[in-house]
Amino acid sequence: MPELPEVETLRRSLQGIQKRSVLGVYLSKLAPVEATTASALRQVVLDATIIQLNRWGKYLLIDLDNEQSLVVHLGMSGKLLWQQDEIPVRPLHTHMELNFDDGSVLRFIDARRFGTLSLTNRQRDNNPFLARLGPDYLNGALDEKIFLKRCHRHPKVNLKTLLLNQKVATGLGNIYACEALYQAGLDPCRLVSATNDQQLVELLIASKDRLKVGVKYGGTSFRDYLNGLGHRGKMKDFLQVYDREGQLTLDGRGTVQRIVQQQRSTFYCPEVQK
DNA sequence: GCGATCCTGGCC
DNA sequence: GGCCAGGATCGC
Repeated sequence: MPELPEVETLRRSLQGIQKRSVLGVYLSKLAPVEATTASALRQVVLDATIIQLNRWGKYLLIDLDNEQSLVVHLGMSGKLLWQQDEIPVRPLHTHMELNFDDGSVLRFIDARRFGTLSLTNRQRDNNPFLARLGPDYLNGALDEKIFLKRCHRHPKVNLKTLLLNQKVATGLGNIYACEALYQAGLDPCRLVSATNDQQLVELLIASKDRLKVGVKYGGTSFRDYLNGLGHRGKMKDFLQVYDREGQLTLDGRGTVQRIVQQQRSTFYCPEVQK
């Protein structure tokens, strides 16, 4: 579910857990702990103090005062909710709960369990998920030259598939990939090899722009997404094509069609995207 | 590179 | 009952 803007909004909404110490850790029997064991994860997190929150692509990194970080990926349906007035009933599908020294609780809730919980060291070089990520779209590390070089490694894929490949660059998901392609005026089915460098740079610029606007509006809430304080994002009202099959684009330039690529819906406007 | 697969829930 | 969902991996 959550793409870069949603995870960045989540990160910002959880600033209040900084300096809090973890007095209790609950992990459900089905907690999606990966690349380590539940007991090892519990041992690292218990009694640690939160230093700060970081983000890489769609991964949230909760830095601890013991040189380790808890790495949270929300998958399709995951939520992190920081509850300062503790709700007595543990919600269904709560897979992790951190109890802080001020009585507040951070809960990881994920019905589908496509999300993951893992650990990384300070250098961020021993986590298999982070190891697979390309440069983040918004942290300043991705310039035109680097983007072009990485695109040209995949000449035979279409542009939508390219954008969803987190190894090329990380942060775009289904919504913002569709929106970036619309803004760049590029057909999602077009192959990288049939796209010139100027067009690819337009795609990079559009991708960064849409992600920034997504952050500005606190992410997109269709069904599940809530930030750490339980609030919805407002970006849905600014989407041009996503989830608008058969309707006009938001700016009225044409009609939106839905096709399927990689078993995912792609929304685009043939009149605008060539 | 492509298709199947992991899961649960909501909606038609 | 069937289809769909802000994701990503693993076979062939």
